Amino acid sequence: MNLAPLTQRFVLHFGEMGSRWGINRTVGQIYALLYVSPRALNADDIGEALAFSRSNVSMGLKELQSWNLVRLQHLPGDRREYFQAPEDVWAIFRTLAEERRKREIDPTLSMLREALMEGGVSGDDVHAQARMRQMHDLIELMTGWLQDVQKMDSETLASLMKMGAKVARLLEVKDRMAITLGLKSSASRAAEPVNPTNLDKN
Amino acid sequence: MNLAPLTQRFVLHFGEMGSRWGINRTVGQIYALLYVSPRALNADDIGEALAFSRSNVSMGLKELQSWNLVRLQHLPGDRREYFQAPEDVWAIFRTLAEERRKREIDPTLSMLREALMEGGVSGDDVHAQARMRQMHDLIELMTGWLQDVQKMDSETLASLMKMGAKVARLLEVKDRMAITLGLKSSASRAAEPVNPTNLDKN
DNA sequence: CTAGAATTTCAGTAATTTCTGAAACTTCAG
DNA sequence: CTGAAGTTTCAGAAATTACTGAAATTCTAG
Repeated sequence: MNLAPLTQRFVLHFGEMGSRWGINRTVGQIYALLYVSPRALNADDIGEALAFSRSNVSMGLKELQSWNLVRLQHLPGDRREYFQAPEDVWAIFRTLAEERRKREIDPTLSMLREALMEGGVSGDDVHAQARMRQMHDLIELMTGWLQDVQKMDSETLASLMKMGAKVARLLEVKDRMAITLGLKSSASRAAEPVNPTNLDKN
Repeated sequence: MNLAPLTQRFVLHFGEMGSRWGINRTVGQIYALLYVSPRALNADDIGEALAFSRSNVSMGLKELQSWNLVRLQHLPGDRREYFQAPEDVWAIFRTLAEERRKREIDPTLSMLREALMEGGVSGDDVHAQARMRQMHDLIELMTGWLQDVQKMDSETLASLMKMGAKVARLLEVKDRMAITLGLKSSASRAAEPVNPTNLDKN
């Protein structure tokens, strides 16, 4: 491995973290390398840079493709395939969130849905089913929200995140307006009266 | 393993999913069992219910304790320790998010911070460092937001999630008010004028 | 204190996952 | 077509992780 110092640290770190993220060292290092690389790389470039066997690189790239985390490119006059990570970090995180949901949450949601359909439940399963409903409802709420949020453009999302807990105050304002205008209230309780001119404090 | 049918399906599913969630089968099954159990269980109960060795149960419980995912209980006149999952699913997810952040994100954030401090960078590292800054800024924004949001009570959080993408409209309203009142605008652009009386449509 | 119940540790084994080199397959220029 | 470059597959080796039973340790009622 003969990489620029910062790049090397970054690549090794991603290799180490891989196990905590549910990917293996190879895949982690390959992605880290592609992410910081100023140009698309082919499988041999990657294998040489990281000292992996050619077949290991192939499997790693296949894995990354199944995650939709790499773009495939062809250079004119070169038959080899070139890989690169998307430019936009937000796009990368969106993809990551989407794929993790598919792999780590959706199967559980299906299982829970089936379990909740089950009738004629008895004994300890009565309580168990109630617990499953709690989990099901929470997961459904979260994944629904996630899908909504993923449709928003990065700018808007960034604004919302910068607001952090302050969005809760907007929610209260919304309730006040709805009440003032005689509209139906949202599910939230307007905890304390809010001075609209104060929204930007903190 | 002699469990009620629904419970058994739930437990086995959590065992299978464990690998995708970065925990092992044992830990997944133990937690599933505790989650649906109507009462606290001791290590022998668990070992018997899931057909695991006593020591395996001990290790699994230790792991769960390190995640703050189980509560310890003592029954009067019984020296054994009894374990249970928290009642509140929201609390469980909060803990989960917190712990995953600590394990899966914070180390990377530190590494990135250090890499960005590095001066006199040259060659391919110039681009690499710029890429690391992009990643760092996004992660910092997300973790900051997450910590903010984790402080909110479950009710408020649920309301916000139910609104989904509609919070973006509140953001626009906020901008309009800020403009109307001559206050400084938020980072968001007010995309299109919004009729406040329309907030509850959809 | 002490006896024995409860729990944890740990070394060895089992199971799983990762990685490699060789062979098979695919693609395309000539 | 042909053959060589490029890529993938796959069986087995290497490395890692999970699990067990036995021994050690901790805890507490008496």
